[in-house]
Amino acid sequence: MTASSVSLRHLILGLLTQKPMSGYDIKRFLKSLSWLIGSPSFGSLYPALRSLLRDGLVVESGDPNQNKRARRIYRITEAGEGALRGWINQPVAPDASLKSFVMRLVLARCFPRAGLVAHLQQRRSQVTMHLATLEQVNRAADDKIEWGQHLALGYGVTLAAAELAWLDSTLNQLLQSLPAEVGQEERVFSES
Amino acid sequence: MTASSVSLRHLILGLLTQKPMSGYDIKRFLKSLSWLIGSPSFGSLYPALRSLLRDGLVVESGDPNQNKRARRIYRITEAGEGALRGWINQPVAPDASLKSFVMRLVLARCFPRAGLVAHLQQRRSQVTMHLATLEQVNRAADDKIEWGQHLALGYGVTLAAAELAWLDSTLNQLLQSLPAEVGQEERVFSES
DNA sequence: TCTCCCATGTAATATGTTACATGATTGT
DNA sequence: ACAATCATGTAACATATTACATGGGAGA
Repeated sequence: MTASSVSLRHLILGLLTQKPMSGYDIKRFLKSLSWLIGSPSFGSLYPALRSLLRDGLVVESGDPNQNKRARRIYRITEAGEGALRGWINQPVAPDASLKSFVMRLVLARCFPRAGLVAHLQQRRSQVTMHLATLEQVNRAADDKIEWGQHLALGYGVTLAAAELAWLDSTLNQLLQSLPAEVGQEERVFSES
Repeated sequence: MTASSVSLRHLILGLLTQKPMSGYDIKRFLKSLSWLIGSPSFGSLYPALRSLLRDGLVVESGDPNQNKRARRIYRITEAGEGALRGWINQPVAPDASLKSFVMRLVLARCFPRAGLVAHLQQRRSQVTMHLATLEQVNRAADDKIEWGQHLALGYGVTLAAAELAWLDSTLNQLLQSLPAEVGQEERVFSES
């Protein structure tokens, strides 16, 4: 329904930077986050893996199998890491949805530490704005708006507040560990 | 990416139960919720309205205009209300995403009061389960899992906790007003 | 053996985005 | 006059879901 902005392909690449996985593994992990972002169907997952393979962004790794129907383990290639890095460096839309934020979060390890901080800070300012909008819409109409709407808006306000709290706490932690190691642990994913 | 389970068409129908609106109006309202559920592009919104019109679920209302490019105000028809009612009564998937929950929330006024309570209670039990899953995944791997994952999972846990709190509070309010008026205010959308 | 879960895949179909085009209205 | 915003629409393209099909391995 909305511009994911992060495609399934990118998400897969990000997950594969952790360890080689099969399509089924990926599906299983994503299912644990389905509450937040939903999980793709096999009908989109497997074709996505195939296209990554075709483009050389992943390779089929080892798995000395003989059977036709066996686990296919995929591993990200250097080209894949490059593509991922390129995607990470491009800016996020100002009205990015919670879903696309979570997707980027999953790929957090691919960010240079400082980039992650910037990303969270940007998110913080966006959520602040959205929160203001929600409260304004909620007030502006007041009686005129149905209570169904009030419910949804109140729900949004609650979640936004919780997210802000989480962002602040996480940013604090991150900023504590950052200054000490600038120029040393700086890049997690820059070269190598 | 995931089975919305609630289509744009249903969402539109729900919004139109509040008051007749134009496509642009709908877009504007949805934009205020874009943080949670994203907002559809015009390229999907207008065709959806056309298809609803074609199926007789909405009609173009009044608006004595002469221009070709002018506001088109849509109003839901009885057939549309029927379709919406039919959709509301069908069960939600056990792994429904936050997005699809919010969508149903927006349509809350279309639910009979008791149905809404049931819906929220069901959601409560689902979120409880998801929360357990998240915490379990988070612990199960612990070291093995990258901190990027930890971030996403921690974020999920935070939001889930906030949602649970909201659900409890909302359910309390709803249950206070319900018992008194059972069989009287019972249906908001059942007949008439 | 039978069933359940693992595991992959494809084709038909639905739905969505992107990029474009048109034109009215309002404020400066 | 001009820019910005309101307002609708379409065609090409990308992506997703659904429903199906295949087959291996584990345990009752």
